[in-house]
Amino acid sequence: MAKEPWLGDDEQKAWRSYLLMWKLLETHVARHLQREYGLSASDFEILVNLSEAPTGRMRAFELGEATQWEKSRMSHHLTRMEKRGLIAKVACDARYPEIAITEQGLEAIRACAPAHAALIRELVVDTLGTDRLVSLGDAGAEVATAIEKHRQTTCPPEVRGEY
Amino acid sequence: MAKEPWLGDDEQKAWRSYLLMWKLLETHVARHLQREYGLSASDFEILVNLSEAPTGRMRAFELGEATQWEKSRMSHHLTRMEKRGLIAKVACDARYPEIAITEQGLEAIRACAPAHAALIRELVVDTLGTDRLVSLGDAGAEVATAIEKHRQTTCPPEVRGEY
DNA sequence: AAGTCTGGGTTGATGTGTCAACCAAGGTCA
DNA sequence: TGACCTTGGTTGACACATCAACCCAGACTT
Repeated sequence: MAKEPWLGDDEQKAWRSYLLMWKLLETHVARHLQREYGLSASDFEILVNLSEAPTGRMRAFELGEATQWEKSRMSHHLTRMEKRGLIAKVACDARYPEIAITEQGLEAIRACAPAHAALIRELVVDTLGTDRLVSLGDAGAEVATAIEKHRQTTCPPEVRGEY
Repeated sequence: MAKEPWLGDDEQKAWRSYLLMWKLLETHVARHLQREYGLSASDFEILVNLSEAPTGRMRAFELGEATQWEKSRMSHHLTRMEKRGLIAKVACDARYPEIAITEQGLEAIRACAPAHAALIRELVVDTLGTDRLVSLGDAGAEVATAIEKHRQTTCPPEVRGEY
């Protein structure tokens, strides 16, 4: 089967090696979190944001900005998390509910955060060293900008979901 | 709400910027593929592998090695793809079926591959430049090794799924 | 030849993500 | 006041992923 020269050989190789690494990392970390602490990566993301909020509360909307999830995903996931007692929806604004982390939710992140950070540290930070990690972060920012630009030029109508 | 010093400040910032970028990239590319060509990222991955195989056929098992999916995910997804006519399961070995790409499947990747590659090129390759992309690939390989090692030391019993 | 391993593959239940359609409180303007 | 936008949020249907249990052809044992 013919293989088109989509990218240069080195580029292609680098890109694929990178893709593979990321997939490994994602599933490895997610499994760790799930097996040891019963939290999905999504749960973790929400809990981190809430626990870092000064009041421990945020509007679903703010969470959406922070995580870049679409609103329906957010809604579904928050419903599930509420059912599990990790968060609560409190009606204060007489309009839109605020999302509050519960005692149980707090315990959950407190329990897993150190191990999670240690894992990232071991697998990524220590492997790359701070310097390379920082340039990785810079590269990330540049690519993110490129994506943002591309999104605006190629999706002119507001079809872009609201991420 | 207290914030533990999980990672150094620069490290944390770099890591998060990186995470954000990746999320943007993943969803942006997936949406592009889906909207314009009706293929999910998973479909694409399978089709790429099959189309690059000399015979256009692979065992599900080989696909599993290439993609690092678990076998059940593979099975489910192949069933769905077969239903859509992108691939076919052919029983040749009188034991385990081979997965063959169909004419329709071939057309599908041929149709989307150039645009997909161009998108990656624009967003990543051109943004970073070949040099940085290559070092990204190297970094990826190192991290992948670290993950592999970690998996073996921390999951001694064969609970590791078979990825 | 019967008994049991082993490992590739399937299945079903359940959790998660996406799309599109809908709902409702507030704002805008007649 | 009433017809209309927005806009944050929900819902339902469906695609996808994960886990655990199962199936079964061949290899290994005796």
